[in-house]
Amino acid sequence: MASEGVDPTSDRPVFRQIADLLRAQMLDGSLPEGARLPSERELMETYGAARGTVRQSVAQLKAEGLIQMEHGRGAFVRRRPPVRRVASDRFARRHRDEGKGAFTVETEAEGLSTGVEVLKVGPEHPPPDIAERLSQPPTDRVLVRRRRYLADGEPVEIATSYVPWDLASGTPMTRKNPGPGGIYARLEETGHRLSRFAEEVTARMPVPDESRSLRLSAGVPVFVLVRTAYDSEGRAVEVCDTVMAADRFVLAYDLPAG
Amino acid sequence: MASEGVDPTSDRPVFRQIADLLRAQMLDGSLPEGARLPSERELMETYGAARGTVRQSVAQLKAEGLIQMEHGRGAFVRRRPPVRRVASDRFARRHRDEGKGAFTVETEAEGLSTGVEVLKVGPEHPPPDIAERLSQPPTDRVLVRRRRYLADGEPVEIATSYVPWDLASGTPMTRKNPGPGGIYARLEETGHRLSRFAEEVTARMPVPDESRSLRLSAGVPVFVLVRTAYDSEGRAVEVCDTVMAADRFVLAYDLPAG
DNA sequence: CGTGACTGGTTGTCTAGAGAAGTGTAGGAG
DNA sequence: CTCCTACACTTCTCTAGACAACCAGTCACG
Repeated sequence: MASEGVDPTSDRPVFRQIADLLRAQMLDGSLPEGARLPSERELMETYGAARGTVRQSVAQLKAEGLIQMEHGRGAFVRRRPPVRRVASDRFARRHRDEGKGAFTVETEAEGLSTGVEVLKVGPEHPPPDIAERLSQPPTDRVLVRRRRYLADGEPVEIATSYVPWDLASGTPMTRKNPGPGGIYARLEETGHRLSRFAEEVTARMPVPDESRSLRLSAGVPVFVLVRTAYDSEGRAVEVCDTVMAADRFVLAYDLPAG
Repeated sequence: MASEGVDPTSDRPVFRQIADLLRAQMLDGSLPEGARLPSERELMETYGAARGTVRQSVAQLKAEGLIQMEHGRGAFVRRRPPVRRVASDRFARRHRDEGKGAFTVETEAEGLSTGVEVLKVGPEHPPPDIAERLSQPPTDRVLVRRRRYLADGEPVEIATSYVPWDLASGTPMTRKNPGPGGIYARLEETGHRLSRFAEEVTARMPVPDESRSLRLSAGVPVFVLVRTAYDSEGRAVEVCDTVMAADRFVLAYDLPAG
């Protein structure tokens, strides 16, 4: 009577069966976005399982990013946050000419308030992979600019820029606020006209550090974008490493068919 | 004596402290890639915790994608599979002219054997988001081509193509093997010269179905690429939805600075 | 020599229970 | 009325133990 739809003798473990049933309810709409799941006590009674078992079920759904748990309140079907579309033309020169950085352009296009926290600005020795992208030995220093961007007060990405020290030293890039148009505008002013960007996209689960800093809920991966900027002479003049909450972004690219 | 580095009175839960210690050992090299973690019994003795607690610790690391568990053998630091680089020029016409599809081009460039399983080819009603991208009502049918690609015998991506039925019907596209150069070559033969592709990238945790089909280990997210192909008259002639194991790919894009 | 049974070690599943900690509400004190 | 306490409810953490399933190596028997 109690075990409604679960078969303890089945090959499939009970906790998976319960998770399957709950997942199905989310898909068919009987558990819509934002709805509270039955409490652990209720699940125990419904399916005739011990508390540890039903907890394993909801932990499974949590790891899949389907639900969010709130201590003392319950487990809720996760709401999809509004997705921010990141277009591949976000570094177009026309935006810089208006005195705006790429992030500000994207965010304001959606009518959101923007914020930037500068976490660190200063010389450092670059990680080996960055040094390689800049075609310089890792013993040469770079200017590191690490910052966290906010949209509507919520942290959405953490970006770290690396600029060869010989290009950065003595310029406004070494200041907290590099001035209108960001460091790309400063690089162009010093004669390095930007010609193209190479962007590499990967995705993985966040380390606890990133999870905290981006206020990620469980089961949400991060995008890692590593973008290298080249000037018109083919020299790599900047590498930017960006970690973004993957549930908040769609990356859009335009590819020629040529 | 037993509890080596864990403080039961601390604010931070014991299982997190144990996970932190193990994670640190992976970073500092004392637990290199492929190494076996201490068994649950050993962890219980080392840290003076119950089995449920140490299991929670390793479950945490599993969800972060750091370890892999093997029933009856132990838990192992996950090896990073070789990453396959996916360049943005993979749809260049010169490849099609050589009679090769995009996947074959990428894969053979790395000296791997390729394989394709065609899971389904036939007319269907498209999902609403696909219909919108094709600028057609969802009541109009499309040709659906669903297939799974293998590299070196391992499944690496699942791709589903949608082509408006009026473009596909009566052509080799409706056959299992659409011929040299794939369906893009067939589309161009029927007068739809491809001009550009719009690619949208998202990332999320896999549903159990995808997890099985791509043989994903726990804690590995998937990329979802939705690519729309436009002909020279600006009509969307195909949408391709690709799900890829995120630990096996780097997506590379080239952006002009103009 | 080979094969199959045994055995010790591993993770997987499930149970039962305890106390802690966060949340929200109802009701009483002021 | 406002504030504050008590209570019921939730999830979180941890414990102790049982049996199942799986793996690899050992050893005896045919």
